[in-house]
Amino acid sequence: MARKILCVAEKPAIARAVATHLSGGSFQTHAIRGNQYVKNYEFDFNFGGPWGDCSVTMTSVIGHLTGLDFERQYKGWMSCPPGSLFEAPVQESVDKDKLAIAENIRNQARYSKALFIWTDCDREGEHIGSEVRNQAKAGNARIEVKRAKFSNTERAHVLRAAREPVELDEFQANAVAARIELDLRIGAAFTRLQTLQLQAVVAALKEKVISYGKYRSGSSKIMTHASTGSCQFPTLGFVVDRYLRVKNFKPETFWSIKVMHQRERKKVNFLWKRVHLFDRAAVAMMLERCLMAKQAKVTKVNSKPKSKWRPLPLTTVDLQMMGSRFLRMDSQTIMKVAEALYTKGYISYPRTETDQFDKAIDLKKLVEKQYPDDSWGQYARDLIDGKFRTPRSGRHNDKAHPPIHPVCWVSQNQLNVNEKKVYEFVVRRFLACCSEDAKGQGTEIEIQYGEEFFHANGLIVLERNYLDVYVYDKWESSQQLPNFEKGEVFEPTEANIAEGKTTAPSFLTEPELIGLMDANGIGTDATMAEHIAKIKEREYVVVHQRGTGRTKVEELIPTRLGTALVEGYDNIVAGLSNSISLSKPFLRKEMELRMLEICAGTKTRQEVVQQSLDMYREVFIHTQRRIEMLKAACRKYLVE
DNA sequence: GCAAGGTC
Repeated sequence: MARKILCVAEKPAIARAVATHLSGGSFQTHAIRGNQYVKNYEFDFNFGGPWGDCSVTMTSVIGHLTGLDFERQYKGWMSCPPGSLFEAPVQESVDKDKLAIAENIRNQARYSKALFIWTDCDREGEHIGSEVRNQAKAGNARIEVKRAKFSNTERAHVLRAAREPVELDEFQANAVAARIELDLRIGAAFTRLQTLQLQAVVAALKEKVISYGKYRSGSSKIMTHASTGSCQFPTLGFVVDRYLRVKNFKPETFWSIKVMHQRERKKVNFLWKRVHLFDRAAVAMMLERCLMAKQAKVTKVNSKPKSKWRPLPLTTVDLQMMGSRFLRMDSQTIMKVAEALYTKGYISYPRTETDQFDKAIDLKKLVEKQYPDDSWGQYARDLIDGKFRTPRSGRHNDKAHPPIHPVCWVSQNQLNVNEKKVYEFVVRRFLACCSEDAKGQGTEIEIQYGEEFFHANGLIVLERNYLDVYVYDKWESSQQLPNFEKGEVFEPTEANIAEGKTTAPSFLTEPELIGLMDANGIGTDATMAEHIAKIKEREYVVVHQRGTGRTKVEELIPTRLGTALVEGYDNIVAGLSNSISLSKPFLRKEMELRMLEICAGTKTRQEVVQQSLDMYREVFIHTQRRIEMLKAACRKYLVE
């Protein structure tokens, strides 16, 4: 009788996709008792090597199986001082709504020789894999455990993953376990402390709109507790920081000298090398000297090739930033759509930090797959006919996933509106990566006029190359400059003094915020968008629209509550010697670095949990001691 | 009633 192998994916859609490929399309589907989404797919497959022909059950979980919580006596908000949550005993248990799924795995494991884990190949996937393994071992202690490594659900890739399994990465699973414990303890301690304390303030202001309710309900119930998630707060901090810079901005007047010369019916504007100065009298005097000199002299005529570089291979953060900018979708929507495209097998795994392609990937083959497309098929053919270039390599590599790229072509009418946009972006970006840089000729003319130097720049785009497919980048020829000879002398047509004002920075936009979060290690590429959604949901920030139509920009503005919380916490920690702030990202970044140490094997899970708790406990005690400052800030902003 | 991370 054939050996039986149990395969478990992270989500039902992947289980189905993998089952389809391994079985060649013929499998039996069985519902499981107690869950309507998870199915067991049964079929035969030859794994090769020591495994050979096997009868396979492919099933899935739905994300994490287990959750961590405090033991019963610590669950009530009044049961203990919030600070004791740093030490209170915690326990892991299978979530209520996952019991049937866990049972299914135990049952299936009982008759299986081996377990193949098919969770997503990232840190969380490794942890989910360990949860699956624990259930399987509970059903069959002797089951052998393997892990399939894959980054997309294209057929050949899946077959190879099945035949070349690796081991589960315990380090990564442990890193996630550490994160889970820290997030629970720190989040619960701060949230309880702050909510219980601020309720007193808010109760005194019951006329105000701050209502208390559930935030996860999705209903129109308005916000709830002020919480101090170690991701939400730094995220809010960025928004408030920018807001205050805008609000406190005082415009300054500056002056500059503008020189214009007309030749060959073309007007050339020369820009001042000093750009501008804040002293009108000084500028006026300099202009006077120019005019006295009458003649300007051409000191430099430079004509040199210029190029505009093709983009780097696509990462998640870049997808979200570019998406917000060009596709007019918020980052959360983009990720949902990208996830759907990945599940259907059209693009590779959309959560990646890697901006360099591995040499082993056959890029040309991927380009060829785009031949059938009406819009960019011809471009793809031109690449293969000689224009193909190896993509640039960025500096990031998460060692888990390739940059986001299309794995096969899909006809537009198989996709909905948003899917079309994101798929098109991924394809165009990929083709652009495999193209030549755009080439042009740049001209720079420098003149000396009196004591001052001025310059004019011109550009002629000669070869558009990647720009032809990557319609999101703009690089246009400027008006052509008339001829100037080095050393020639002429009298400029006009020279004036021009006045301007420094302008305030604009409020933070979502793509900017994502960039800041990424640079500071707030959240994962998968969750940044959710954190932003959450601080909106909790009414720490609101979205304002500036402009209309094509120039429409959505800006993030903190609410009074948001501002109050950040100011309150900033005041609280202002006295701390090393001045760590909850609204600043350092703590979270520190934690992320420690998780990486677990992954590298240089620190244990226990060490990291202890160190991080010590660090946060210090901030907590300090907050408790100076809680009056937080209340004061709330009074200040929430009372008229 | 707390977190952040998976996914339906």
